Amino acid sequence: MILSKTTEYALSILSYMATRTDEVYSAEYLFNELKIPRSYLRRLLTGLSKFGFIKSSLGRKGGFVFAKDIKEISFYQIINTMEGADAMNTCLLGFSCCIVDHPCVMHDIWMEARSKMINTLSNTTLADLKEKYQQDLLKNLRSI
Amino acid sequence: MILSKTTEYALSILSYMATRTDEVYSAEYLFNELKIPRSYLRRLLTGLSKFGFIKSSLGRKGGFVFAKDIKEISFYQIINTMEGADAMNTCLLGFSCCIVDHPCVMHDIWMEARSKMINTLSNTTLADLKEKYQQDLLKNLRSI
DNA sequence: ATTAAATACTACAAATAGGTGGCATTTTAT
DNA sequence: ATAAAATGCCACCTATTTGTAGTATTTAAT
Ligand code: SF4
Ligand code: SF4
Repeated sequence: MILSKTTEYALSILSYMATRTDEVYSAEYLFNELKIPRSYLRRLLTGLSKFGFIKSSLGRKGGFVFAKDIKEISFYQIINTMEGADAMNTCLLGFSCCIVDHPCVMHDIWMEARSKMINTLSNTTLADLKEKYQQDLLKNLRSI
Repeated sequence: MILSKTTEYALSILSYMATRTDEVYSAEYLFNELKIPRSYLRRLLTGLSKFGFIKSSLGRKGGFVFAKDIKEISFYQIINTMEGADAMNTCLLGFSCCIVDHPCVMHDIWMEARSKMINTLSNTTLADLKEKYQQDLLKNLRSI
């Protein structure tokens, strides 16, 4: 529901990169496309490299490419990695131990809604995003 | 998924107060029960008054009670009020305008999952919580 | 070789969120 | 009347997140 800006940036970067996986993306290019604050973007990119989503090449003509098949990168993974493990596994109400020593009225309802969302996020990968993007491109071409 | 601590505190306070609506709760009492940092809790309580969820009475024997029927207070309302309007209405990916000028692959899936969650949160009120709490109490008594 | 274009690293600055403490005011009990 | 127990208000402090800037390093083109 509410992701940190950093996580949103990460999703944005990786989603954008996923649309053309053959390309090497420089920080400067991504800055122009995504308008994420320049310096922060650079830090995020090295961060995403360290997390293993992408890898960098140094020097002129250097930049970033995916470090693994984008079929292997789900939205859930990205969010979880960026927000820190278990950010999505805690109680909605933020109670470490439940308020009345047994599940509150929200519990079942919330767990169900949340697990559905987690399923969705787990089952959707950057590859799905790429596919959808390309289909949309085609549709647009046809309608000219 | 990830609510601010402040919102979690608000949920915690109101949920706790909902278990016995006839009582006047002092900040000090709630502090002992909920272990929310004392000074911050006091600020939150006056905040919740301003938002109209509860109302305060001054002086000795003063404290806080609900300002309206708890049937009228949904979890969604609380979260939305505390997080600031529309915190739950923005794109998962945090894009202000979508990355490729048309809905991304996540859109339908995400909107569905989210609207389900919002429905759940909207349809569940503090009154539901109270009811569940009292049923659980009864069950415990019977099993002695 | 030199220069240009890229990332790596790092120390710092700014903004936001979370938390504290003190003093004023109100009400009730004695 | 006075003291005690409560909230209201406010200025400040601390921690975390977000953002900046500069220097060092690597690579490719010339
Ligand atoms: S029972 Fe309620 S408070 Fe406890 S973990 Fe479940 S949703 Fe959270
Ligand atoms: S289309 Fe995708 S990026 Fe746009 S609002 Fe929907 S989920 Fe967000």
